[in-house]
Amino acid sequence: MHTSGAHLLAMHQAMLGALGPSGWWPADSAFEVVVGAVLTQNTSWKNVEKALTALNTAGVLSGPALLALPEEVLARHIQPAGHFRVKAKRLRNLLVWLEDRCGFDLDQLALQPLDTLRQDLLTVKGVGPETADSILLYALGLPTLVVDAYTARILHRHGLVPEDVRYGELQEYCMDRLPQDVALYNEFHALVVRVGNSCCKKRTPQCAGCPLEAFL
DNA sequence: TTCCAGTACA
DNA sequence: TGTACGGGAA
Repeated sequence: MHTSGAHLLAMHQAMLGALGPSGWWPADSAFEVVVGAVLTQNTSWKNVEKALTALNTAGVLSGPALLALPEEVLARHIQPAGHFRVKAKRLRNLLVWLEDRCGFDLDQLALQPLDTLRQDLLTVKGVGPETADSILLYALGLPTLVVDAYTARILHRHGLVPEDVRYGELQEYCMDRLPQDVALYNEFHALVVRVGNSCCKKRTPQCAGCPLEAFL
């Protein structure tokens, strides 16, 4: 029986009621979501915004333009996002994949079955499960849930999962207990990140006034 | 000065 | 299983 099923959905509703809709992903286009998904690896969104702005200002925020850049020039543009040399490689890997699979036509990509598309995405060096799911959900609108360090920390502190839970197990835990709904998956992860940043901080949790305080 | 957040590879 | 990759903000 799933008492914790109602629990996780109730947590979602509590976060939504307290914080309001998030309007994620914060990007102007699906392509920008893809770029942002790589840039935000292990990095706060604040720094990613600086990098995206730099790419926009340089007029290279498109697949062909980014692929035409020498890797070191690309790296310099995305420098504010950190890990910029490795991310320049990862971004190029993903751009090559996108060009090959769909010629940068993301709508066409979204026509493929979710499972095979996800497996295919994971073959790209630099695209792990979180980046893949971010692209699938936020750029392509496909029904997969993004989980991350915030999700693990919040659910662990509420006694729902082990501290060192693996990505796949955490994702399965959540998806088993939430309605299969793209809009809900979209909002759930956005709310988790907001709560993780503002209340459920790693070192100094601010439980007083947290939307999830009643669930402790 | 310390803290934070994914992925690949040894 | 541990380490490299790097920045911006507390």
